[in-house]
Amino acid sequence: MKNRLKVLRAEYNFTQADLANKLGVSRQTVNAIEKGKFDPSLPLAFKMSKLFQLSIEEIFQNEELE
Amino acid sequence: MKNRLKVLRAEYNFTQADLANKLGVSRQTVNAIEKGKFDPSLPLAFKMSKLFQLSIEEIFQNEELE
DNA sequence: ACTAAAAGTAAATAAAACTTTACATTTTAA
DNA sequence: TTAAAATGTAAAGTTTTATTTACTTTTAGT
Repeated sequence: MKNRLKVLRAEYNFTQADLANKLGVSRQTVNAIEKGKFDPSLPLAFKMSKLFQLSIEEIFQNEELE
Repeated sequence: MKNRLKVLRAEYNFTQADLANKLGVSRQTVNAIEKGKFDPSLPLAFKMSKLFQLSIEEIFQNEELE
């Protein structure tokens, strides 16, 4: 699963720690998701979606399904 | 997290077992998600999205975030 | 009403997401 | 150029998602 978190953080001038705070998760969780180590839970994806005002599909792309 | 899986299954005339097969998960997993026992992983949500040709937001609603 | 298919549920287990602590490396700015 | 901030990473532990097996209840068709 690919994601645009790094770019979105840059646009909003958020550090990983900033984003983690706003999402209510740890900095390491944000880092791991950003680096593709694992995928966020659906609720966390929804939080990101709301924060950046983008659809989940605009933030995450599942390359497995074409 | 609410979802429209039961209705979508009805529209497509899928049993829980049918849907489970198409998604590559167990029937009990489909049942549990449908009954709101837990949320699907993000990759599983994407599979559902593709199968029903609906956005994740059209299938799942996070009532926690208004 | 009977039967079979579908749906609901539960317990035990496995796998994945996430936390915490901690330290190393890279980037930025004074 | 060096100090601080930001990022990367790792291990151990917790929580949540998903599986398997198995049994009960509900629904639909005859």
